[in-house]
Amino acid sequence: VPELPDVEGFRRSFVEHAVGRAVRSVWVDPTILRNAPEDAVRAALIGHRFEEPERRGKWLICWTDGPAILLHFGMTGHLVSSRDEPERHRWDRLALVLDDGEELRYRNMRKLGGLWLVHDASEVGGIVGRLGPDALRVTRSDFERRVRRRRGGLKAALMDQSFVSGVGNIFADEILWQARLHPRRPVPSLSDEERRVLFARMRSILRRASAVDDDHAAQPRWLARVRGRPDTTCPRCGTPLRRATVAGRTTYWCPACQPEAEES
DNA sequence: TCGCTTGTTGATGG
DNA sequence: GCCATCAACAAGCG
Repeated sequence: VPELPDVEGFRRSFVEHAVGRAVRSVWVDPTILRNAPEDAVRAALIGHRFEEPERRGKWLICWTDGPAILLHFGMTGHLVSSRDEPERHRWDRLALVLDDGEELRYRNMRKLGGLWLVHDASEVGGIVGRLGPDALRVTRSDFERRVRRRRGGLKAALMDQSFVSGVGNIFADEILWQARLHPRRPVPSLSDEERRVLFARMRSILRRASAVDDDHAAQPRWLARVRGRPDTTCPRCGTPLRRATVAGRTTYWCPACQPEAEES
């Protein structure tokens, strides 16, 4: 699930269920703790009240009036409230019992990602690493400046969190398909117009997919709706989609809409 | 049993 | 040095 729009949804869920609430108790699977032992996490959180959380790319930073926890959702993580699901699940890795009697849980089937504890804002950078500007907040001028400086393939650039943060495999394919750009296009080969379209598509796709209750896998004219199906075809022109590994990930594109290089 | 999977990092090789 | 690929992490599914 988790790319930028999904984590944005988790942020909203955290606001709804946890902000303003104090932590009464903590249950945690120690195997998802990445920088502090179980006792330290429990001791740091209990009694503290959650404040407005912050999303940076695919990271969720959950501030309290004391320390913060940083959540990364890997490929299979999400948040679950006890209001929606009274019982804990075997894949729940963290349960925050709040002072309203409800629980907010971090669920992650595979344990990629995890939980980090920080005591103040100065520690965050050392954990999230060198993140580029958030893909939903980056300005057109900053984005285009970065694209002009970038080498290598287009899809690799979009998925590089230090280039822009928040785009993963599914949305990289969606952005490139809607922008009609081949995933292997060398970034330096893009024209001014192509850079402009790339930015516009990235922003509109992420904004739409971040809207409340959006199911991007159900958007009628999106690649996301048809990717993964056998013998799948382009939603725009009906051409059979290509599938190959690009930048290390399974990639879908339309050979008609996204030619390898510009006609010259 | 093998291959595959929406993420990230570090090693490797051209 | 740059860039692309691959293994590893982990767990489930077909």
